[in-house]
Amino acid sequence: MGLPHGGRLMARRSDHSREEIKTMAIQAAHQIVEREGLVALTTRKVANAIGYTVGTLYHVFQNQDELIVHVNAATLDDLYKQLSESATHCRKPESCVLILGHEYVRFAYQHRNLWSSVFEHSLPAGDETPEWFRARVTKLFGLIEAALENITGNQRIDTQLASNALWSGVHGICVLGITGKLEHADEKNINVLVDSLIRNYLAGLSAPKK
Amino acid sequence: MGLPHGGRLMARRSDHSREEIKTMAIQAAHQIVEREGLVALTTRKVANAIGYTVGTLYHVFQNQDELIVHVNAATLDDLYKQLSESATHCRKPESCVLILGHEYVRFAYQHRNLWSSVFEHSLPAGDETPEWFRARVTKLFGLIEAALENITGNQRIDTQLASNALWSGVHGICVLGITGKLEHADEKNINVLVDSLIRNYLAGLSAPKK
DNA sequence: AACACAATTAAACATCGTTCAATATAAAAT
DNA sequence: ATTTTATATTGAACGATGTTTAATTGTGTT
Repeated sequence: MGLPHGGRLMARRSDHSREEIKTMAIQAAHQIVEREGLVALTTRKVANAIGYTVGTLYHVFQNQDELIVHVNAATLDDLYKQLSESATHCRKPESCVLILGHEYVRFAYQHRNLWSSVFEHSLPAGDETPEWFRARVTKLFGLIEAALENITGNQRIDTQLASNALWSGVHGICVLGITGKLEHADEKNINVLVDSLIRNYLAGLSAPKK
Repeated sequence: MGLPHGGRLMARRSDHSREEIKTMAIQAAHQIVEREGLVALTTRKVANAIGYTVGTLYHVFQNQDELIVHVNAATLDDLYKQLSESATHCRKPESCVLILGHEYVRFAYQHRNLWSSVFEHSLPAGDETPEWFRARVTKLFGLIEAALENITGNQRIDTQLASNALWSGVHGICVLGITGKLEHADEKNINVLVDSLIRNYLAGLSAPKK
């Protein structure tokens, strides 16, 4: 089966280290998901792309799920990079959060397959999401927290609670938008919804309580 | 050629009509998803549960996706029923929305597998979500719209926009909570987030614009 | 040069969604 | 009644999937 690649006879033992193979597999899987979506990701396709057979994949990963989690973690890294760079040129907290929101929508629509993969995939019952993955999520929420910390309300607010609520909300809009559960869900209209959510939520935070 | 049309049934085996088989299959699939999750749903399992073979399923449904969409539609019907009954004993708009939010969380946690199925599943690229399915989603958003219509702000608000934004937000909190992407995501903490989102968003809507 | 050990493969397994020729059976025609 | 017609249903097959495993192949060590 495993066709030789690049004129090589066979992949020999010391061609690549364990770590190299791991990296290659993740990158190959990343490309496949990006181009064809998570449903199109198969172990054989990944193995073929890096010039090995499935057995080698299972020698490096426990199973397909572990590979997917790594792909998704890489996507979260890309997302963090794009978001953190976007919010450097803003002054008012509201502007920062709005920029972050729009940039999040932009990423979701631009890398639809990769972004969807992060939330489509879930580990089999019993397996817990590894902490290094959740750390990435926390780091992302941290961006919002940072932007919210300078909010000038007339009372202290719990920034972690607020960033969780607000950002989950923005995420929810993207989810329903991209999966076609909302009507007229193009990027422009989605941004209108995100705007509404952020503006009013922040206004509510700053408003005097009843 | 004596082409029969009208009320004539042609059930060969006369055990069940086409429609009966359809209903039986949907109910069986519903049970499987409820108990074991969408990943555990197989055509053979469904066929076996209703005493037929897979071939018959494909004689009644175009493919597995079509069956799943029907299961999910039934779930949306259940959800609508639970939500619409819950919001009958409230006066102030905010109370109604809060009740709807909490009830939504309750349904998601109580029927985790069914609820997840609605959003995990997506049709293959090219297939569009049938309009009778989207109608169910619209109907659900209608519940929020109705509750928002009595909001007393100092300026008119676009209730459809607001209900889309707010409810997508509540949904997003549930998604991240149930899929374990948030820390300490038990039902109680999720409700705190939902509370924060709804209260502040509504406060923002009613607040005077700067 | 021979050995031991890890990496890698090829093949197999069970299961999946889906298709299709063959069969069974009810209704219509004779 | 008997034959004809049409279709509901089956059962087996197909290709693809994730995963496992016995057998090899290559490398480092003695």
